[in-house]
Amino acid sequence: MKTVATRFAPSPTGPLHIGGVRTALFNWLYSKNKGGKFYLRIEDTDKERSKEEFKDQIINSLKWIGINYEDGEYIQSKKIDDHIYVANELLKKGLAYKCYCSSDEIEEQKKRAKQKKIPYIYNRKWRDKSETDYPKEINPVIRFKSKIEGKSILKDLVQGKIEIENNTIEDFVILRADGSPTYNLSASVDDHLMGMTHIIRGDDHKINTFKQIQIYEAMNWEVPCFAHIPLIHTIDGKKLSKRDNASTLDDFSSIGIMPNALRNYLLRLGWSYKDKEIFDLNESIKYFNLEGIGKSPSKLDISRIYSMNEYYIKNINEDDLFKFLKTYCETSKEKIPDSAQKKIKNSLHFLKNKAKTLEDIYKNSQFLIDDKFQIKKEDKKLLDKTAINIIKLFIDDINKISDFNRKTLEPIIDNLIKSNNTNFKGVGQPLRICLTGSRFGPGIYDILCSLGKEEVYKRLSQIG
RNA sequence: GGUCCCUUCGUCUAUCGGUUAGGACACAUGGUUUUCAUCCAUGAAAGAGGGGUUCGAUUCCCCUAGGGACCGCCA
Repeated sequence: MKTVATRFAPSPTGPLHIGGVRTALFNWLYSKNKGGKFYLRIEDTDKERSKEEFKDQIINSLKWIGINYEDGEYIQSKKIDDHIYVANELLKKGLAYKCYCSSDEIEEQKKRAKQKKIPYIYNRKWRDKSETDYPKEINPVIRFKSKIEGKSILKDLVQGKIEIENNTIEDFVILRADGSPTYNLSASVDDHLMGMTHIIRGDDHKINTFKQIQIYEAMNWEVPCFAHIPLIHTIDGKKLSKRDNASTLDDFSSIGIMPNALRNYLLRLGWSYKDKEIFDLNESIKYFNLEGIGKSPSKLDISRIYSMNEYYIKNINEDDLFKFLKTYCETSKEKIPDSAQKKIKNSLHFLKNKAKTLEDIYKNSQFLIDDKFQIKKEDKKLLDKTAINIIKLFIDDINKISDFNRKTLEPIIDNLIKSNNTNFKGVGQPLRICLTGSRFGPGIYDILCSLGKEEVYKRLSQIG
């Protein structure tokens, strides 16, 4: 058995969206599961639309979510000579031919087909012409001689058998009038040269596969296995596209979604293994297979992304969580000051219980960093005379204790509740407001203990 | 319009001819609680429709309907 080799081959003509990332993930997981290799190929042969920034964005996205690839990026535009060479080989073998139709002529035919409501297919006008007929003044395109008769069968690893009449596949262009190769040529040549064994891609490529297989066969190359995965749809059931609002990984990371959570979500979108929902990295490699991929498109559901993220926040170890938080703050908020790092890390055990996202942790941890908060008007109203009095009594009480922890604080607060004839809220609410600037947030004891005696004293003394 | 593909709770899905059709998210209700949450319990919620095959179909086949993808000298 050959070593499994897969690739992800995006074109840098727009930002990579979450659907593309899932395709990359499936390829990566498949190769890892088989002990194989995974490559990244940048398909940048469209010079006009390819942008360096998109290439960088693709690379960074894969890096962020933890998909690594062999040997750096394979840049397709650097291999154009190989593609042209193959085109000429096909020409020599008589398996491709020069077509002298002008673009206008082709456009005209398409238009007419549309008017008559009949399917357009190139009429193979130059397929069997001899060289003596060639006009001198036009640069020809090279077309592949597609099979005209019979059927082709694709044994797709996800979709099963797909049958198609050969005459529905036209003589497609492999070399443009300017001599540059087109997608179907470049992709097959590269996949062959890179030794790809399995091509896993969106099912929008199904028809291309029938074209590409013909190129393989014409060149006597071994045909790889194909697996066409259903596309991800938007909530209104349309294919995720580079234009209109298709979410990128940046969109998710900037609201505090963690890469491992998104990876898990993406894995389970259109793939399943029994009833299992949570897959850590090793498990996802261990269990991933092509059989588990469903045949129907699936819709992106943001609430599941949140809940997956929440699960990871609550269940990964706090060292890792803190690393994610640190990175998140640096890239999307502001760097956590050195002086606050330890405090926040030590507070994660309660901060994480209130968080769905890293942003939630960030927000709820602000009181640890910043004591110059503004108390909201409606909160200030709650700080009436009795409340202020309770706070003063509390200050006196904590000055009497040397150890400052839950055990020593509980009796103090209990006493205050009794002596002021109030309930926990009557004491807790004013304290929380004065210490954090908000009615909402962590538990009172968590706030007190994480700030420490001195800071609590300092903040409370300013009130009144 | 042509070709190809798809169809189980709102969403992601389990089931590989026999199940009270299961789980997760979301939702609703109740409980715990120290605000906001968490957590726990409970509930509502699905086989597109019609034919076959079969002792028995969500599962296999056909038709219909609905949805999607592709139909570039883009990738």
